[in-house]
Amino acid sequence: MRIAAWNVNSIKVRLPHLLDWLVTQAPDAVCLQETKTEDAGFPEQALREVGYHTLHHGQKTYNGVAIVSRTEATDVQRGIPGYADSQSRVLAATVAGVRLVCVYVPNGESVESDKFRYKLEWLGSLNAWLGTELSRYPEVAVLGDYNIAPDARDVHDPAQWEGKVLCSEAEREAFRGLLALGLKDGFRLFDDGAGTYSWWDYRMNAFRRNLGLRIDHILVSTLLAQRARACAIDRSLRALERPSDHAPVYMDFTPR
DNA sequence: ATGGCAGGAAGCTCCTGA
Repeated sequence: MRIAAWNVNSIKVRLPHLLDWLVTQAPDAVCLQETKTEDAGFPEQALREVGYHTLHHGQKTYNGVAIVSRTEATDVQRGIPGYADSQSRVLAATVAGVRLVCVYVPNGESVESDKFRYKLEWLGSLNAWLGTELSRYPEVAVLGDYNIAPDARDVHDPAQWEGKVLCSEAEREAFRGLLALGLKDGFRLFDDGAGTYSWWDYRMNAFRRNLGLRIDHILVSTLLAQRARACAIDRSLRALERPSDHAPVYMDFTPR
């Protein structure tokens, strides 16, 4: 089984890349972030034609999350229960016995901003809800754009980024709070090195110079971690024409 | 201190992203 998370930065623009990737990589499920469209504009038909079911929780212009899966998803949840949020950032569903929680964590803008306070409050609500999800489902994967680089290994220039949004201590503490629920950082199950990133700024030739951050993650419950076989980031999509600024992170599991 | 790149919506520019 293969699952993946990818911030597409507009599903309309990135649809050709997504379709190619689905055909060549044949993942069982992909969680998308920043679809930037209302549900009516989501390319459900094109995805069906390559063999995938879709779930979408979208909105106009900003945010928007989707789950694209080989088999039909069940027990669908849009948003964090009990947390009133006008922004479409969470979509959860069960696919092939695994509880998938697709997340698009707020960016935060800067540590002094109201958006940063919203980010931390949002992460607190996510943490509380994931506690109940983990008690309900043995195999859980929380995957998406976390907008947090967990530690210095995940940052091309830790000194330059120190204390800044995406790298601040408050955000990293919130990330460790998710791990404290019993979730494991899938990538770190297989690689403890520095310099592997999932996002590169469009500007300053950042991708070619590998000036990136690892901010897209797949967190897995203890039981699901026992089946984990690999976790990697597919940089090839970032090198295409008109790329998303994020690359997909994917994870493979042995069958039950 | 600022812009640099990209997408969307709208409009000949601005907001947001990370």
